[in-house]
Amino acid sequence: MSQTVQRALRIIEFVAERPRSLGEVAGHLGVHRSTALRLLQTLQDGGFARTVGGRYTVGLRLVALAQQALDQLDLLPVAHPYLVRLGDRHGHTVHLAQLLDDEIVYVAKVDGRGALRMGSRVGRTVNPQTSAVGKAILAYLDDASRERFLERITYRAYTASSITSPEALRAELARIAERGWAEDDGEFEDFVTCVAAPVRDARGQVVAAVSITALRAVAPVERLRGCLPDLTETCAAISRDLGWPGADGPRTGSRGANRP
Amino acid sequence: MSQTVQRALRIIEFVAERPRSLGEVAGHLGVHRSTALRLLQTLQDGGFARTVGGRYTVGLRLVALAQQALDQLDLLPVAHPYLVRLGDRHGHTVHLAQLLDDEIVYVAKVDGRGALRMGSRVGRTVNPQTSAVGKAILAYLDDASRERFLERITYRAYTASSITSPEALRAELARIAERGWAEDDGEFEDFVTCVAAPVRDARGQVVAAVSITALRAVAPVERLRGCLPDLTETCAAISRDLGWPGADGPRTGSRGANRP
DNA sequence: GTAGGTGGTTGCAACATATGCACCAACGGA
DNA sequence: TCCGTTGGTGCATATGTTGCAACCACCTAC
Repeated sequence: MSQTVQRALRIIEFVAERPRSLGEVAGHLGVHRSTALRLLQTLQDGGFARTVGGRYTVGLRLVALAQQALDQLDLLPVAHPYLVRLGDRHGHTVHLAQLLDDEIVYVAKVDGRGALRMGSRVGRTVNPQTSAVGKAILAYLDDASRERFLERITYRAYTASSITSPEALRAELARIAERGWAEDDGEFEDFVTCVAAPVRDARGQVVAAVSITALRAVAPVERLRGCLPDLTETCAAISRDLGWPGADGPRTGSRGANRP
Repeated sequence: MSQTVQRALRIIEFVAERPRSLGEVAGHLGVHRSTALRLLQTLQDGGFARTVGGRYTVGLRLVALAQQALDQLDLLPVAHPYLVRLGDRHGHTVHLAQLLDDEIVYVAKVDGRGALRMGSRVGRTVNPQTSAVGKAILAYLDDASRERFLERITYRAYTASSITSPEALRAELARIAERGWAEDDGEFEDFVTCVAAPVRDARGQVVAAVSITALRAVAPVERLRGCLPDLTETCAAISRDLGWPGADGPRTGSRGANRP
């Protein structure tokens, strides 16, 4: 493990919060200003940091590399046109989350027509306790994988609607698997509602989920449920593009077929 | 300058191209496998690298930090709702490029309805010789700044439509400043057409540009010119949101007012 | 106009860390 | 079963990183 590289990465994290002075960076790392300066100079040289008005912030090369990394995900080019059209038809924010390694991560977001932008961010992990996409993926995991996720959940009562015990979440995941879609009815932020459906790969494994999200004031969850036929059909189409034979094809998934 | 940090950043660049084995990374850097491994372990620990099928690729923490960095640009939250609506009205890909430091960089992209995705990438620099957004910004720079850009241009003939001399580019920039909009009529890739207009800050300085891009087969440049009233009005609205008093307000820009 | 404080920066010697070596484990092909 | 390749680790040491002292620029107060 390299201490010097760790320091450099901590600098990137620190300046990503907001632009920082050299002294702030040195203080944050607990090193001499000259040490911080040399690390920052190296990050600048590589495009990972830049200065704006005498303060250090994240460099644009990092941004370009992030886009390059996202472009490498096989799912994204397949799914993206569907997301854009789905968002266009409904006017709400659309998310794609993917199961990567042992995490569920937002990998795409298509903003809705409203001026307000959702706080979700590409690259960030999903909250599997509350988010519709998280639950839509968990519902179809094999038992061992799902239990690993359930173990890591805090079951915090973010809002009055939050699911606050493993038993209750297991029951909800069983319902989701049965009906083929998930929802977040203000479980994390009580003014946000969301519905989601799973995306399958060629082997029928659920590897991602797509959601439609809105402010409750704009679209209560009952109204978002009206999008479900379109949403589940869109997810089926993405799945077919990934090689999935369809709900009546060879069964490899552990749970019931995807039907609204 | 830190050699160790430089190596770590080179690793990130290298694995962003495509997933790489430990041996490939060691070979690329010219170091022992154990050195490469420790650097990779540190990057993984920080979320900047991860392994997929025994190969190293970019980590998702980098992706999240990149989004965080983009979210910090003052312009983006202001402009983004306009871009989404503009794209929605015209159905074509919309880009926002911003003048940052001494570069013009794509900072947002809203995909059009077609299945094909443009090769442009958020975080990458703009080609100021050929791109409509690049020319839309250059046209309004002060003479010294503009000449610095012009000096760095290669004037390569990418297509038959490319501008291939500084004189010809200066003349085109003067026309752009006169009429208030720019276009790319297949100057970089002959099957892509584009129109762009500038965005001003509170002092009337041009700091960004918005473009509408399409495949020539879908929308020849004559058809895209039909979007110009809407595009220039959108850019004026973004500019007013940034504090610009408007074309009839106090004049601080070096060239004529923005009107189609 | 000058002094003092602050922040950015550099040269250099000390030393703490990064490094390569030797070795091990796992895997796949012959 | 054997051999080659690749991923990975412990450790001694070579070297690159580090903090110190000093410098410079800028800003503010007197």
